[in-house]
Amino acid sequence: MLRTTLNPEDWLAALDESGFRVTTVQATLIDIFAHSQYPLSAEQAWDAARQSRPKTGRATVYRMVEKLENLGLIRRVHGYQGCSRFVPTLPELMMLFICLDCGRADYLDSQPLNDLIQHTEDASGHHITNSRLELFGACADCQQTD
Amino acid sequence: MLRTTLNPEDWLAALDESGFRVTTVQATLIDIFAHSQYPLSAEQAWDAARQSRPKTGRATVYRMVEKLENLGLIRRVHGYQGCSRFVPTLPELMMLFICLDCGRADYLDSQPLNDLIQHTEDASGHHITNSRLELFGACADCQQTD
DNA sequence: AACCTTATTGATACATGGTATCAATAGCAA
DNA sequence: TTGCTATTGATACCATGTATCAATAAGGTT
Repeated sequence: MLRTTLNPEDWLAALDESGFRVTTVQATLIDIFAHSQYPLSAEQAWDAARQSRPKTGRATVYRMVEKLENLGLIRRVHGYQGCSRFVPTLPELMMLFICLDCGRADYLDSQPLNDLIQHTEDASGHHITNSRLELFGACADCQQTD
Repeated sequence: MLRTTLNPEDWLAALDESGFRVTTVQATLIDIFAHSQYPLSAEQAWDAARQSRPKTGRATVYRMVEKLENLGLIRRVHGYQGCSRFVPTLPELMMLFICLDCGRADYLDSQPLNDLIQHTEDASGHHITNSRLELFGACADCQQTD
C-alpha cells in the first residue's frame, strides 16, 4: 500500500515558519498525527497525548487540530465514522482512499482528479476552486483475507 | 444551470413503498427539501416546517432527515458550512457542485467520476464501493457578476 | 363509519462534540 | 535573566443531535 511518511520535524518547522511558538504539546500532537495510519479524532488524539503528557488540556488539542488543519498538515475525513477524523496530508498526493475493513488511509495519485476537474470546468462553465474526493472500499490487502 | 426537479409525490410514494406510514410532517418536510435550491440543515428545515405547521417537533425533523437520507432521497453536503446540510438527491446525476457565492447546488454528469473510479481500481488494486466527490467554486452565473 | 393496533409524533431531558473565558504557564527575544 | 505575550489548562458554556415516553394519528379490519 502506497504510503509516504512525513517526518514530524517538518511539521514543527512549518509551525515555526508561520510565526507560531514551538511548544511541547505541539510536538506531542504532531508526533501522534504524523505516525497514525488511521483517521484520528481530536478526542482520540487527546487520549493519546495524555499518555505521554498527562496534563494536556482538551481545548488545547482541539485548538491544535484546527491549527494543523489550517496549515494543511492534516486533513479532515468525511463520511468515515462521522466527519471529525483527521489524517496527515501528504503533499502532491491528494486522492484519499479509506479501507472500510482495516480503516487505513491510502493516498492515490491525483492526476485523474485533476483531469476530471478540468473536464468538468470546461463542460459546466463553473470555476472550481476546491474539491473533495474520498473513496471507500476494501483495500488490496483486505480483499485477499475476505 | 442544469437542474432536474423532483416532485414530492415520488418521495411520498418511496416512503410508502418502504413500508412507512405517510404523515403530514413527512409531506411538509419533503416539500421543503424537494424545493430548496440550497443545502438545508435540519434546524433550518425545522424552522421552515413550523411556518406552515407550528407544532412540528424538533426530534421529528431530525428523524425525518435521517430517514430521507437512508432512503437516498436527500444527500449530506460536507465542507459547506459544516457537514450538516442536505440537498435533494437527483437520480443518475451524482457529482455535486456547490457555488461558494450563491450557495446553489448543481448536479453534474457523473460519467467522469465513474471513469476515474474504474481507473483508480485498476491502478491501486483496491475495491471501491463508495465515493464522495464535491466540487466548490464560482458557478457560471456568479462569475459574470464578479 | 367506528375500532384497534402500533408507527409516528412532540416535549423533555440528556449526551456528545466543540468553543469562549481567563488566570497561569512557558517560549523566545533582548 | 528578565519581560512580553502567545499558548496552555481548567472550567463553564453552547450547539447539535439523541433517548425516552406518553399522546396522537395512520390505516387495516370489521
